[in-house]
Amino acid sequence: MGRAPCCDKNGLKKGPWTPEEDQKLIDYIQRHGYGNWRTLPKNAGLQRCGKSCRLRWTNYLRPDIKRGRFSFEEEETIIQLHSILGNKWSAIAARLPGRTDNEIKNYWNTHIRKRLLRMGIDPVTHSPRLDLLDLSSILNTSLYDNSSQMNMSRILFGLQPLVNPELLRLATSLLSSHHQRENPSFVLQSSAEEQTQLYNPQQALSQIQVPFVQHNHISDPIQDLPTCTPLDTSNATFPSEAHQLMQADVNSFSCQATQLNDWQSSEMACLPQPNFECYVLDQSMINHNSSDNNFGLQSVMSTPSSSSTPLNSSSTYINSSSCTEDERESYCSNMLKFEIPDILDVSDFM
DNA sequence: AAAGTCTTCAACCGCCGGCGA
DNA sequence: CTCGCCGGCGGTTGAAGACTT
Repeated sequence: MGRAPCCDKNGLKKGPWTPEEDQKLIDYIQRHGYGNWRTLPKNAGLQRCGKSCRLRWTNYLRPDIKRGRFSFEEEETIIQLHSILGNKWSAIAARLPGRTDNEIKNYWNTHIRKRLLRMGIDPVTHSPRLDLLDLSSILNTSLYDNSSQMNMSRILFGLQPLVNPELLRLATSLLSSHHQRENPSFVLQSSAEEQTQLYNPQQALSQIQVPFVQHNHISDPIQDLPTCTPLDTSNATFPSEAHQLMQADVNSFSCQATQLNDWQSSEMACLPQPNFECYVLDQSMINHNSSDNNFGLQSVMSTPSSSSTPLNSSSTYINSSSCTEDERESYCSNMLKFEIPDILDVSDFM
């Protein structure tokens, strides 16, 4: 049974609040507290509807509101909670002290959502938009068409935040070496059934894998980490550099590959599976030099993500206190592991 | 410098559920 | 059980500022 908008009647004021109105509202609430929003504006001498007063108070005037830019940890928490709760802004806000649902909603829509989209991640499902990640046609076109090599380089450059720079560099060099030497061993096969035979730059890019997080499904991220059969390279034609690099990477984690499409079904492909969470990380998090930087897979998987993660690995390094938007975007590929911090009790949403 | 475009975010709108009469 | 009030929520809007051409 719908109701007429409360502000339609009595010619109540709408729009931005003036400092005088703010002060009236603050003074009144400090003296009498808030409660009956219906009668509050009249008692406070405001030409506003109660709803407008409540909104102004809860979203702006409340003394415990934390203003200013969202911290890195807050942003991380928002993404994690959104993956579980969806657009339940009030529930998310309840776990971010000092932040309002409106603020979080705005921040999501103006920052995080766009960033996820740029990364090829569906902000609704938190799963990769594979339609955007099917790079085979782009790569094929690029390999066969010299004029598009510049565009390919731009694409690879744009993937930097997502992919290990070493692998990107490799993909780029492979690309250029093909054009320089016309080495047939690097040629991507255009037909689907041939795509998995040779070293495929797309496989190098297949690490652009972001978590599938099933709503209403929380489980042990380590246990749910898909396993991947170590690559059998005996029949593959690899450049030695690529082989070593990929071998090291593949051996760093395991992934269970089932129900994959043609190119995905190659032994290296580790795409997330639809029925369980897949925590696939930027290669920097699976760094085989993890003993040096204390940031290997295990440490990532076992460290509450809201803690001060040592982000000083070779390819991803964020000073969370003063990072740029781009750095956040870069780190986003890492932090999208959706591990729920211990401090967050989500059991009541299950 | 001016015009056009984009981004941000405070505020509004409509709907819903809880609750009391 | 129904009705009306109220608080709360999520989606949307639009003014203002920032940025680009």
